[in-house]
Amino acid sequence: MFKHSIPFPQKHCFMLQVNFIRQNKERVINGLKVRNYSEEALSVIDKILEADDKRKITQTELDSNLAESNKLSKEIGGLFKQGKQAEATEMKAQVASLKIKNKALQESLAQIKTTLEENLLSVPNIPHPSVPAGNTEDDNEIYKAWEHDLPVLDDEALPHWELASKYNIFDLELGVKITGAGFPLYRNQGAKLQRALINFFLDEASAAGYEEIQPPLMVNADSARATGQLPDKEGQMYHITKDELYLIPTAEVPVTNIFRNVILQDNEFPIKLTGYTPCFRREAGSYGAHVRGLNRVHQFDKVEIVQIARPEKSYEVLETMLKHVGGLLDKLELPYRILRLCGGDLGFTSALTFDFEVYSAAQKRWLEVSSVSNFETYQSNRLKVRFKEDGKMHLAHTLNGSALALARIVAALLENNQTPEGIKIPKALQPYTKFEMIA
RNA sequence: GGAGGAAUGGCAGAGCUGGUUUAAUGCACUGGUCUUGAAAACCAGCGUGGUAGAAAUAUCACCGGGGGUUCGAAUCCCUCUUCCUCCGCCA
Repeated sequence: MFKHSIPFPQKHCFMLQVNFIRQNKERVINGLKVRNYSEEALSVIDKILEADDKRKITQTELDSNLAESNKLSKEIGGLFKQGKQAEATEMKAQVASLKIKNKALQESLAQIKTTLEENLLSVPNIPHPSVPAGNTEDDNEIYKAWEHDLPVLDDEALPHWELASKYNIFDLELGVKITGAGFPLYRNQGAKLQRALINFFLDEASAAGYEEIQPPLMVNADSARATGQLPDKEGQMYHITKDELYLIPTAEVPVTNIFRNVILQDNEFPIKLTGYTPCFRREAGSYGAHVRGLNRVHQFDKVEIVQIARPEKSYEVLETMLKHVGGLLDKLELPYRILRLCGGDLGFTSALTFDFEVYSAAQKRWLEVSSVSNFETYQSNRLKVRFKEDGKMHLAHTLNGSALALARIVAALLENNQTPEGIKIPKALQPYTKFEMIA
């Protein structure tokens, strides 16, 4: 199988980004400060610029040497044809000495590039100007609050994990037996509810013009790096070392990688894709009451929407994605709010992220069910998703969002809709579940 | 899993007895001439990235990936990956 790991990104892959850093140094540094970078950590920027300077100098010297030896080699060929053996032999010696120099130059160039790439991979995306400063989720800004009353349940109301056993709709103990903690097993009406939600979300995405994709559930390291999961989230993914593959933490990874190394034609925009996949996350270090039940699991189902857009359109696109996700929650009749993530909570690859949280009435908590982000050119620089305009190459913008993540939606639906007679299914979902009540 | 064959620019396809090839040629594409318009024909252009330069331009790297032989590699050698054919196994 795949024992190799092609060095990624490919040769010279980062140059655009270095140039960006060079031309926008202040902006980059300010951006990293929004992400709470210390002065010491900021030194990576200077390291990058220094390494790039060295790279240019070395490259120039190597190129001129190579030009020289190419020229001499051609002349040697000519001399051989004319039968001038002695002169040819003499020139060979010249080329040989150049070659020794070139070898050294090539080695140091390779080393410089490796350092440069490592440093570049460690730099996250620059936050959008609207991203608020802050360290934790408490500093996120409420972008759109829930404007109605929150549902209030009576005192006998049960959290979803107790509803699970009451109605026999999912079973965490069985998951533990079969696999381990965090792998729920859905059954009966619970399993049907899962299937109904997936189909509902996919149909809604199709109706909104997204092409449906069913991608692989494992990806290679190149793909994981291109969308930014590696090296940043190495420990969060399940890694199959024998075959050097990773279980996907989100459909974003395989779906966005469809466009790795693709040059788009103008008429291909906008690209809108959707896909349902299970998502696998190790969630190392998360234990305790707040991760009870379906609140945080290692395997959950999610329908993802992905768009690739022209740069000047990408924030418009982001808005339409927010509307799409909001529309889904409206149809499911769930109370929700939208947060604009602060610098400290913003994902490594994202420029701007909005989180959707639904209110889970029995737990009396907000649960994150969707994250909608614009990555601007951060992913496309790694992916090499480009388009040509006026004879020049430009990086496209990539965006994605959950529409939606199931486990927590299920938690909120079960809790909020519980009645003495059973759990009511929202109208929009009834054609999919083919039942109106879990009882 | 075993045996054989293959991998060249958007596509097709030459080169593969190592040296004016800066990768032929065709198709597609773009611009132009012609035409009332279109087609055809003709002319020209037509990969990605790096470096130097204000630019014109020059130069370097890339013929699946990596390494090697050589003054010189698409061409020879090693290795990995993928695809095709055949055998085996299999939902």
